[in-house]
Amino acid sequence: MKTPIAIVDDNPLLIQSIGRNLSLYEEIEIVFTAKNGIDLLDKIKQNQLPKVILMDIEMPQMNGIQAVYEVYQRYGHQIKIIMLTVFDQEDKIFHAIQAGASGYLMKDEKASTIINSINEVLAGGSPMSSIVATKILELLRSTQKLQVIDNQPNEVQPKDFELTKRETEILQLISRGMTYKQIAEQLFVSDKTIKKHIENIYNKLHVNSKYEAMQLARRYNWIKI
Amino acid sequence: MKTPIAIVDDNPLLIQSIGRNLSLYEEIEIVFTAKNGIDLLDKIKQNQLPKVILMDIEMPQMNGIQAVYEVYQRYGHQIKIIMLTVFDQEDKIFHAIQAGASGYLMKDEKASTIINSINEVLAGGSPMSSIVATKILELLRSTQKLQVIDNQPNEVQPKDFELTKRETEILQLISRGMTYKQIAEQLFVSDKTIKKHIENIYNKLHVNSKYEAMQLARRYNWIKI
DNA sequence: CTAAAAATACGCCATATTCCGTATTGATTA
DNA sequence: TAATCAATACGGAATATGGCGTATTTTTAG
Repeated sequence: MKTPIAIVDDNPLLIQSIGRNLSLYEEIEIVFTAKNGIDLLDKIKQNQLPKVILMDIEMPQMNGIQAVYEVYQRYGHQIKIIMLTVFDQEDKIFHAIQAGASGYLMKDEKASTIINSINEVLAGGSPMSSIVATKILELLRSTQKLQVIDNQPNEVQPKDFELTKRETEILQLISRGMTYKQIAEQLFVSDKTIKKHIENIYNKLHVNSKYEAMQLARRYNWIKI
Repeated sequence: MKTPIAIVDDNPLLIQSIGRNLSLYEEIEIVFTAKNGIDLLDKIKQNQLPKVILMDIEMPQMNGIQAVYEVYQRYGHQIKIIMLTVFDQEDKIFHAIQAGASGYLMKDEKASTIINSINEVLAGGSPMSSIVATKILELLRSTQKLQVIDNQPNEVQPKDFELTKRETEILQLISRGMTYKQIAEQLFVSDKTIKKHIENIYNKLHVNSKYEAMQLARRYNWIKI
């Protein structure tokens, strides 16, 4: 049985072009096309319910994202939506996903890719173009940036890096921005000794400057400042 | 030229198995394997720099996510990381991405898929298994973009110290632990110029080292780290 | 008690940083 | 238009830092 799909785009030429390419594939059937969100909601009622909608994001009247939201609210999991767009703007992607889109492809994608994606959303997957996937990861990465390490409370300890007590102590002082001399004075030893300790610290942490050591220590919450 | 890659997994059998499958492909070369995060950091220094690391997520000592974080902080875009795991737990995925992973595959993926994914990350893409992609979209859907509550205007601003735009910019980079050279490269100017700017910064802030400048900037919340 | 690990200390050398100059160019503004 | 500021760039000199060695003493652990 053919999978019923619909195409929504305000550009009739693009609909034609996509439709022509997809019509070569046996497993799908384009049950209708619509030129914007309002039109889409109308036609869903009048026609056979599509299982997948390919939707443009830039449309007059009711734009793609609003349309996704409406369809998602009304038909939930009965209809999967794949966004088809020429842009890969982060906020658009984000909003489309929040509105309920299941996939996000570029318009210049090959017809075979689109067909695969249709099958994928039907199987519960979330097909997306390479660029989009990368954008999404960036988005996720920028969300609550510093929580990562905090959520795994101090799993990594100085001794996991084989740091000794003295070395850990000196790392603290490094992190306060103290010079060799200052640390030496504070600990009542020679600055040559401090230098050697710091050398050993660098080797164990695999860094090669005070700054890097400092940053690593901060990352793992070994220091408070 | 073959693409150098590394495999990290605490299970030698799995490393062997993956290695054997991948060795059939001409375009890649496994330059080393490691059994945990610490081991990985060691071997990165000792061997040829891999362009892609296939990393297990469940490891003793330093787990996969922490290892990703370290590699990402140190080597940034020089090394891409693909997580390889048997689990598809949301939090693991989330943390791995936040830590800087570029791809996320199931361990039972076909060797050809892994090879494709390696090529994809090298091209700037973000390959992920179907299940993972869906999980990520769910995650993003449940994440309401948090507003920056930190809007309370800082009492003391850089311009209160008469810092110019450029100087403020350079102060940011100082605070990341960058050297004169690195800052110069980033801003496309001579390191002598940076040297002079920093001198002026010191005079205006009344400090006399990067550390002090850094600490002052942190005190006034001019930087986030 | 004895071997191993940790802490101490020195030297050499290359590079980075800091503090002092000077100087040119473009933009702003009084 | 003239004066000032911002950004650019260079050089010298003193000090700090980082990477390599070696070596002694003290502490810890088996």
